[in-house]
Amino acid sequence: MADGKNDKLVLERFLPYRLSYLTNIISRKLARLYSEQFDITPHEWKVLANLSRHPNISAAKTGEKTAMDKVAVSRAIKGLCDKGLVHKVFSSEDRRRSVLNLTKKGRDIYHQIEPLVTAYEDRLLSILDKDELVQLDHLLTKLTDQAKS
Amino acid sequence: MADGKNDKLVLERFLPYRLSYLTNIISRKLARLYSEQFDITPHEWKVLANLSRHPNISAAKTGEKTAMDKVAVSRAIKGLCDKGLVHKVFSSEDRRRSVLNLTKKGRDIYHQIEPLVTAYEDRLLSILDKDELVQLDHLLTKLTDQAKS
DNA sequence: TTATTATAGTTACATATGAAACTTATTTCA
DNA sequence: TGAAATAAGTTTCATATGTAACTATAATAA
Repeated sequence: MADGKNDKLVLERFLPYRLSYLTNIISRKLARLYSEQFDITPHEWKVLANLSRHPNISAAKTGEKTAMDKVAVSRAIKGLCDKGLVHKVFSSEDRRRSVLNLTKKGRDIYHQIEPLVTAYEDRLLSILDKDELVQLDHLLTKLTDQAKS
Repeated sequence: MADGKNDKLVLERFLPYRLSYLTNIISRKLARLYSEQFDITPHEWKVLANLSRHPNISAAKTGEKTAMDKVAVSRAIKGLCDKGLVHKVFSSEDRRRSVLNLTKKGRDIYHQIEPLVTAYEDRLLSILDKDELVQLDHLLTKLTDQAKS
């Protein structure tokens, strides 16, 4: 190959790095919205939010819904239970399976954090017009499908 | 708010989570292209690729170019030096500053991995048409700017 | 039955990561 | 000059994460 430049990766244009750069910034800022103030980790917040929408589910189902692996879910639930935000019992029909629910305190904290988090998303998306929002949704769907295959 | 559903986060539609889900899949698959075969970590690969394009630079400059923090850069360089892929000296003008370069072995390995990695990106992007590629670039740029602000 | 396999969840271990402290070298400026 | 401040890199420490092993329960099937 005569021109070496053509076979060199340009990191600034490489999709995986552009994506992970963007994702890292967003994840960090998002976590800041609740981590210090409420002493909640990102995994814990994800599980908390999911339990608000889907009460009475098991740890395994929580993992499916949140795309987290079971160890991360287990740890998040332990943290949330220790802080008194989640109540865990084991199902009487199948004593392996947990049944999870927010406590009053968990719901309270969820309702304090949720507006901060959705406001952050709104602010991010506020620079896009309607067409761009549609394009973004479409591109993320397509790329995710392709990445999974 | 009368209807509780409206104030609940829907994780599957939440941009930060969609982005991090996509990014995680891609990062894992990307790393698999070189981690086992060549015993190189993602950070090491990033530094290696950057040094191929920008020889003779310092660790600090490497950090700027790759958006990695200096600890990660330091560790990646140590790993690459230990494996004989990178050569490090300290500048004679400023003896704090390192001067980094790929070794012959480093260049060889770079040239083996680079086509695997760009082929992976090509495959990801192959489902998008020209318009969509332009949209993707545009959206990533806009969102990254907004996320940084 | 009861032996085998599968599932839910936890724990242990090894590695990765980030923040802060540290070391050495350079620059600034009183 | 020579403190004080700054910069480059490294190390330390505490925490996060993922894989694999483990425990307990349930389902399957011989």
